[in-house]
Amino acid sequence: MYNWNDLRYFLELSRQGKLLRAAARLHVDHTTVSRRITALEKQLDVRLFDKSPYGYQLTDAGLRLLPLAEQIETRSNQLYQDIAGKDARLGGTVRVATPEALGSQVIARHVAGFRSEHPDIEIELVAETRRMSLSKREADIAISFSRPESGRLIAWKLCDYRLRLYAARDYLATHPPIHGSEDLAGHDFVSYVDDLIEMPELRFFDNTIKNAHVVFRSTNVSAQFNAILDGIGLGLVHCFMAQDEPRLQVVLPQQISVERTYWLLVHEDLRHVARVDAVCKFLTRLLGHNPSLMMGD
Amino acid sequence: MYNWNDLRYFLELSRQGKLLRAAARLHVDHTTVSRRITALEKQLDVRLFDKSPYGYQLTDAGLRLLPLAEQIETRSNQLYQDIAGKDARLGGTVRVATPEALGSQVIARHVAGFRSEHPDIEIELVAETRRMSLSKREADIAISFSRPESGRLIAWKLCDYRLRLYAARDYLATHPPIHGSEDLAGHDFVSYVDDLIEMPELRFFDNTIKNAHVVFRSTNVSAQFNAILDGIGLGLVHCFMAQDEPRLQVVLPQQISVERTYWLLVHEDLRHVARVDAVCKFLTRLLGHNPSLMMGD
DNA sequence: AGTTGATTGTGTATTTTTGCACAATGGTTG
DNA sequence: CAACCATTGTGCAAAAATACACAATCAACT
Repeated sequence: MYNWNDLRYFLELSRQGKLLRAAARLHVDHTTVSRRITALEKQLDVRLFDKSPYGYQLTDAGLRLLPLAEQIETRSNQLYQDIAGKDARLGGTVRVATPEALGSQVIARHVAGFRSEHPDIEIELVAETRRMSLSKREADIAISFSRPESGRLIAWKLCDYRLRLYAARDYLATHPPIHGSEDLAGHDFVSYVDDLIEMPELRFFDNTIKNAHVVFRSTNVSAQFNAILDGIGLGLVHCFMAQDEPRLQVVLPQQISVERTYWLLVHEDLRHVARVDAVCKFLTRLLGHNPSLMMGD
Repeated sequence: MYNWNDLRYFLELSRQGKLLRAAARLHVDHTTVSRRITALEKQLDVRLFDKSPYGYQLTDAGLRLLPLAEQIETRSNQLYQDIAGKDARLGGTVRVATPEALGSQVIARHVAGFRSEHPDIEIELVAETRRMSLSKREADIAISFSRPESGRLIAWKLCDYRLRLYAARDYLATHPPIHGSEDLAGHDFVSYVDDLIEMPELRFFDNTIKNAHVVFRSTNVSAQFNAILDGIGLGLVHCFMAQDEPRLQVVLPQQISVERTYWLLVHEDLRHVARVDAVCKFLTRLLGHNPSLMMGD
């Protein structure tokens, strides 16, 4: 009979793809991971991984094993919480991965309120362009532009939000007036760095404003925002960032509007961990009850 | 974090109640079981067993842990079957526990037909008075007088069956005639050994025939049957044993009739093991499609 | 093409786990 | 009540699993 504990090495290696990464997360030596996997394969009498130069890749048998091992993991986590009364992730921290603008401009401004309610919970906010993986356990909670592909994730809609075209009042005062979309051709724009965008959802600029004359690009939303404030040109900006800034003015609100949706994603194993649940509720309340902030007035 | 494999020691010890028994089934030393349980308790930070002189008894925490660990075990067994293509119980044997009469007189006479269909499956028939425990894995399949109390068992009704009062023609010819229940008082009877009957379901003799004059008792149904055949007296006998025996004759068929039901019980983990499934189907077919045999003509 | 950095694999020392022999306990039976 | 049986617990040697140091490999970049 095989060793049940070896399934943990299997799960971690299937997620990390590399012996060293898996070993680091399991706090063991990489040779141990290698040997446990070998032992498991021998006991089950199947090859679970293809060892290519790119790392360990699940075989067909490994793919069949994965959901079964995950179910065992889910039960085990539940068991550990219920019996030992301990939460699976150590410490009192909850890692939340969000799109950069939302995290840095909205959530970061409300964590103080949350902390006063839950002084024992520490929030790690990962507000980056690169997508965090919940199934690889890089984050506990994620806010995403779309529902999850698959996996053992629970997801619900947080809110709709809107981007509009904004410019500094100074810029508008010193440039030709804009009465319709056709007037945009002669203006300067701020946008993303195309190459660096991992998420196709962010590429709406090109779809919204054709053949724009872009004079400044950045991966960083705050940098774009400050550049627009500085009067370098027009830019598509989240309403929740721009509408309370008196130095900015909306341009062509009737014609130009990008509406999107934020989704909250949480791993099903963590759904009922009190700490994670508290953060989920906080985020749902914060973003779900503020349509004027998210959609603009 | 605790060691998943320790759950196996926990499960086996909870079933066997004794370190030595659990160790024997796990093919390890009893000290290993003891140490693994201690380690598990330390990691989960709860006591799982009370160590009384009578053995290891589950605590409240242990009782809470049990169903969770069992779910993990179920998944693990499924995993082992699906991935390794191996059945949980080694070899090609299926152990069937049945009431003595049914096993020795009916099933034993039809195993040859089953074997010709499934030459690779070996049936171990445990036809004894003492009840086998499926949850302790003493048998793979059981036929019982009642639905299971609880546990991870799947059960369905196999058939109704009947017992009638029989006597040897020789006996009836040499003793006073029996025209009604009141005539039974002067006759001799064959019955069970009261003290040794574990199963209250078998105690129907006393309920059916009051104040019978019992002259021979045995725990063994065949012994009873042969004693009746030998003309020692009257006895309650399963119709499936007696009705094809020309030397026996039914007594008071209108007045005396005990009807009961056989249930098939199988552990849910084994339900979908091909080998076990084949035996379940065989038993269901054999006993379900023979009402004339089981109930008498 | 050479260098760097990350990865996997191999041999060996160390640590941990396990099995065995034996002691201790506690209930049962003649 | 003593002898017996089954059980649990303890110390120590054997076995197994693990970490460590180092070699080999391969992709990426200068």
